[in-house]
Amino acid sequence: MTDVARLAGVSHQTVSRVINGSPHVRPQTRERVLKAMLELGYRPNSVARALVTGRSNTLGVVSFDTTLYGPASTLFGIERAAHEAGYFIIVASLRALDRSSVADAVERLRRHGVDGILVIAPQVEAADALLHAPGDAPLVAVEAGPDRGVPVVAVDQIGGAASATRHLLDLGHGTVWHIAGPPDFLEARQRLEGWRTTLETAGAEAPRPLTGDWSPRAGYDLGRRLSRNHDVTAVFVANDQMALGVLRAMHESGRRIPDDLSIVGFDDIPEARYFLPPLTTVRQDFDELGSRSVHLLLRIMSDGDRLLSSPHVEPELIVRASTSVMHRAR
Amino acid sequence: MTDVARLAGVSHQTVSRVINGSPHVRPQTRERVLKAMLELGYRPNSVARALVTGRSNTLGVVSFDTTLYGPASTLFGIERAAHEAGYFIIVASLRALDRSSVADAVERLRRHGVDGILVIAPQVEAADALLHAPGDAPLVAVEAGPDRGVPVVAVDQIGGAASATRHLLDLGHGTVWHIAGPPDFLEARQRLEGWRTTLETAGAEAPRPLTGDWSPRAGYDLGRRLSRNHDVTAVFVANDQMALGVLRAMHESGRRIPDDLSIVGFDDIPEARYFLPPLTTVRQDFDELGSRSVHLLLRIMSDGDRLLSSPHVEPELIVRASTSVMHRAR
DNA sequence: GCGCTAGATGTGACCGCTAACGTGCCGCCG
DNA sequence: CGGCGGCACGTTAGCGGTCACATCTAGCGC
Repeated sequence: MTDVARLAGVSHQTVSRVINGSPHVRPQTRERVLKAMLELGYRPNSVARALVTGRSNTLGVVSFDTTLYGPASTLFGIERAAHEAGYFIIVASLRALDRSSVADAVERLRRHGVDGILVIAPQVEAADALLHAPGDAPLVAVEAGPDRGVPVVAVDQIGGAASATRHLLDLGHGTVWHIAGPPDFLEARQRLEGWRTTLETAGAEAPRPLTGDWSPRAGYDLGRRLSRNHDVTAVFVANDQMALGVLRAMHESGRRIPDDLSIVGFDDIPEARYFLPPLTTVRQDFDELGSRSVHLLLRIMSDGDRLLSSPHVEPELIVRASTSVMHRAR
Repeated sequence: MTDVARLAGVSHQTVSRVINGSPHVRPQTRERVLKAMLELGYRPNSVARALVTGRSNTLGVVSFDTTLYGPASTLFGIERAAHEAGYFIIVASLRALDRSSVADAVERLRRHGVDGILVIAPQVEAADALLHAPGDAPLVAVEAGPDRGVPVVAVDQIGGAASATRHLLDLGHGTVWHIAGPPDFLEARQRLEGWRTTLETAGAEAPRPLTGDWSPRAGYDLGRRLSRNHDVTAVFVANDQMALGVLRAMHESGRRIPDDLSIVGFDDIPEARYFLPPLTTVRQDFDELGSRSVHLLLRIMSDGDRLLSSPHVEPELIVRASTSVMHRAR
């Protein structure tokens, strides 16, 4: 910067003004400075700037180390929104899920000088850990979080599960079975809850839910179990990958979908539409989720208000060919 | 830091020494400093440290804005490896693909003070852009890159495509059809090349390849076209998502897999194993890819050697139920 | 012609840390 | 017993910017 100033015959401060677009620089001076910068191949050093301003234009994202479709897509959505707002994203992923590793990741990001932090914390424990995180950085929980104390941006899982369940009931099925996700995932719990209360409201009996780990493999194993029970005519599966496993299990058992059995998934992964048969599922708009979280965080950063929150992102039921009216002759 | 020094009754430099684990501090002094740090809730400011040392412990990743399985998984692999090496990852994703936007992303990362840069650049154009990128930061191309001038870590696409094709030939198919990825993807080109040369070597005639855009939808559309041609008994599809579309198209046309038609995909996405039928495919080890790129980058950073390279990561053919010996009575 | 004001530019200080060197002390050796 | 080297610690000077303020110039009204 000093070199540029010297070459342009001005002070370093004027160079700084040019960089920051200050209006108090004569066009002619600005030109000279710009030319000098170009000539010397000068690049402003944002580390130095961050040191003095205290702002780094960087947002930290704590993410559970996973390639699950949801968190991965959310991360991309966040990146996109942050980019548009002129922010960089710096990622700290978690190996373990205990309280201290979440706190540790938050701490590392803070030290690194991020202006705000987004935590993709689908697990209950991770969400709780946020309450004990080092306190003085703006922070938003994405996808799930503790009930209060931390602003949360999330998809309405209960509503999504309810619409899936209701869809199946509306098709004439007496009741709906459920393959849930792992109970340490808040989303899994909420989908379970949405399913259960919908059944109860409709006066239908809720069968005992089965529990998987989100993987197609789990869906397959549990699907085989369900396939032996010919009372089962409708299944709401907590995510598309497990639903794929169920599809496969049913196919192997000779149970036709949707003729013998209707299935609904959750997520609407890109493949879902091409499953055999195409899967009815609940779409989550992860892009919107990421975008809202970033904007909420930015608002908190500028307002200083720690307790803002954002309305739920509404999921959408996508009806395809894996569900149909119940017409087994029984 | 000054406060800590004062409270501990030492100079700020001694505090610095404690932080950096210098051996030239008496245990007793160290204790006092540590206690003072704790008491004041002191956190070292890594921005200030980065400013003076010129190293930020941060690696930049330029990534094409996509949720394609490959790039996304690679990103996670990179994050994991970087984390283990004590580095943070900062992501700059690309919207457009022209030369200048790649250069721009690299530039932005440099300004931000990253110590080195990884570019996930599967597209030919992006790869070429690297040659014109601002030159003085250690940089590694991941997944694909220009032939030379930039160190590259990649999977052996040609070898993978060859083993897929050979597998089909070995099963007795006279020739193998190919659904390729978009030609601006280097991987797509290489898989095409591996397929073609394998056929040529075997003396089989190469049918005209079809071209899709990686999506299940494209696979479906092209699959329908192929389904009308009853000469087709074996298809090598350039990725699993398109293969899924093909599977579906064949199913609709009543062509049984693998009895009438064998299909091989590429990637081994988690779902592939649960397709109907389970998909024979070529697995890429993205974790290994990410890890190797990070280590290569770190080596370049410490050695100063710009032209190191890394051997190909070898893909692995996973044989499942979508391929079988040709046994059409024709 | 003079004083005043606003705009353009320059001058330190400082952000929080580390590198390089300086200083006092002790123990060891010849 | 003097000198020398190593250890523990302190002092000073930046890293590359921005902020707050001082200074200088030109334009304006009277």
